[in-house]
Amino acid sequence: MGERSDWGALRERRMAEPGAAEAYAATRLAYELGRTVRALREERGWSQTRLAEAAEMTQSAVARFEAGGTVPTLPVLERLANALGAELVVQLRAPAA
Amino acid sequence: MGERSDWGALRERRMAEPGAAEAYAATRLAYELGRTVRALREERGWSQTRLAEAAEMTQSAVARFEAGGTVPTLPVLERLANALGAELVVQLRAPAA
DNA sequence: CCGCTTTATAGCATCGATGCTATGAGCTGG
DNA sequence: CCAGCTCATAGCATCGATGCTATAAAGCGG
Repeated sequence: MGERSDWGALRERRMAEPGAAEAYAATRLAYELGRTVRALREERGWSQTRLAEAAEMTQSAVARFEAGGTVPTLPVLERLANALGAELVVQLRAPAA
Repeated sequence: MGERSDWGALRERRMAEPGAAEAYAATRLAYELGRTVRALREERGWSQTRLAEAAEMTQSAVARFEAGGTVPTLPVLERLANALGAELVVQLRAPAA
């Protein structure tokens, strides 16, 4: 718990920096998308190699994506979504008036 | 109408090519996102210069984005969404069982 | 007509994702 | 024990988005 609050304090300091909040959000998004793709893949009982074939990329690219270490591009997300029979939703949602 | 069906036929042929469907979808998404950002900006009575300031980019980058000629990256979308007080939603939606 | 604002476009350097190949670790079944 | 599979990581070249500056066209108010 001590580490947790230390990290929280550090993160808040970093977030106060210009652009940090967006950078963090993009990294978190990458991580979540990676997890979602892995979950959908495993639901189908597919290996990374199998998904790579369907999405026209290599197994190592799938592994890298699922690890969430990089922020993916939209075309790659489209290919993965199509391969998994899912739909990629990207939208700017204005706040309710 | 004649041109329309010609274009439709050509598009279907192009779509049959591997990767074309995804590339088209990403390009269409870029175009729609550009339009959405312009609409949100104009709702606020903002100029491109004003939005650029809020999103920490230059006016020409905003113009280029709104034109939809390039597929934007997620960090840029995050910055624009935050600047406009909107929320960026990105998700892989699995088909209903 | 002029100054200002707004928008669009061009050109160029940079950077990070992507594509690829290779490789290693771990696990499993034979 | 070994082959095969799966997954993760590394390294490198390529490519396209991004950042930036500059510039031009259009419109508007004075």
